[in-house]
Amino acid sequence: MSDYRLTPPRNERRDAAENRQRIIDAALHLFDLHGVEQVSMNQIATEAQIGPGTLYRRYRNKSELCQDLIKDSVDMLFDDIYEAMEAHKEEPAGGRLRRLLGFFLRFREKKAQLLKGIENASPPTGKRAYSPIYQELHQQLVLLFEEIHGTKPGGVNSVFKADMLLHALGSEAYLFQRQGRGLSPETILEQLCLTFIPDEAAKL
Amino acid sequence: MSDYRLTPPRNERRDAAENRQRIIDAALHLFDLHGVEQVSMNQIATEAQIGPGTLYRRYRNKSELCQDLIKDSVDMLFDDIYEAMEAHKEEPAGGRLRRLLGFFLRFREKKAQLLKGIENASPPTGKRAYSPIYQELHQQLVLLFEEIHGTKPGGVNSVFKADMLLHALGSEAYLFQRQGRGLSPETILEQLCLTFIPDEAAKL
DNA sequence: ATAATAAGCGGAGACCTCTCCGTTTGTCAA
DNA sequence: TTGACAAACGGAGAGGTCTCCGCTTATTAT
Repeated sequence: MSDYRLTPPRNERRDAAENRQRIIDAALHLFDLHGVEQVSMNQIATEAQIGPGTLYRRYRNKSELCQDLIKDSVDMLFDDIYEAMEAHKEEPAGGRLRRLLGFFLRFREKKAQLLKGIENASPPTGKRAYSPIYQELHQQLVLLFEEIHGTKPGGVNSVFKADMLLHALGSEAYLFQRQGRGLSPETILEQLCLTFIPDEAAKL
Repeated sequence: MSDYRLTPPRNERRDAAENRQRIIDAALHLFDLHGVEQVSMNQIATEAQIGPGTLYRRYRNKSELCQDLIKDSVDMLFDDIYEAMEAHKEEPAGGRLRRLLGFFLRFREKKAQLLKGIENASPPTGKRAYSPIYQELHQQLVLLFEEIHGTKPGGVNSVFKADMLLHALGSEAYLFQRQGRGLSPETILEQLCLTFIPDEAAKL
């Protein structure tokens, strides 16, 4: 499961490259017009003037397509994050974690639709591996939690805690807080910190 | 959204009642045979010898059907939980929370497939209200968290924290820990407690 | 230039969820 | 008993995801 080889093979046939561009253009256009959620793979294929088979050959599902569309923004996000982590490396881990979350939540607000599109995998999704974005985020979270909690055997497992926090950052949980509970991004950030960063580590 | 009026109207027409039973029998049979995930609404309708329209008239989707199938077990679960909460009412809230989670995780292991069926709502699911089980669980969690944290304005919001924990108990998050991370139910329980119960409140 | 070949194409079709609506059928009151 | 009538039925069909497979085409070696 999950090749996630989203880098198009170096030597792409000319017609294939052209179709890839058509797909991307069509998707961006329709997403912009009707919203990611409302647009089906069929519609994209039609708009791109290719057969459904061709579309599915390149992107196994809508999730992969969304991933491709958001890739560059994700790279920029992590550039920002790494830069901020470096710039505040003297700060306690709790503070840096808060910064990281701040960056991500801002990103999540801007890219809400595509992120949701990425996470809506259709039923045959079994063990649900993380998509690259969440993988990379997970890595950083683990690092920070290890700094906060150490690696003592009896304590919280940093990987576990990172998993929990990551779930809280996913579309389903986040949008429920935003829409169902009516919380602002700032409130959510605050509550996430209170929930996942121990009191002692939250001090500036 | 979400009537969740799962109680069949008191005066049910005879043919309707009969069909309801056929549906339930068919579903139980097919679920047992092939697994919840693998069985489609169509197959259930066919097995029950009714039209698709009739099936969908009673259950708006597979999730509702699963809810109906699990209803009695859920009632028993909460009987157990309330009894245990009552029996240990002198114990600190952290301990009672641990007990509650223990009950739920045991239940979740036994009913894994139906629970997953309940949560797999198809795309047109917007604000994703909790199903009754999770609503009731949420209530209890809020109560316990309020006991643990108080209701001071600057602190963690108990509703928020209950939401986070509830997400961690959902199929997606839980099954990922079980299968993706290979954790045992016991380990998960332990980690959940370490993650969501502050150190001071975890003392016996 | 040409032939061989693998990659890419695209549509038919399997199967799904869910809706609409004309027809049938219990139920209840007269 | 018999209508009246709302409730329930069931199937056609819209629209979705995704696969399969015979045909086309770009590429690359000769």
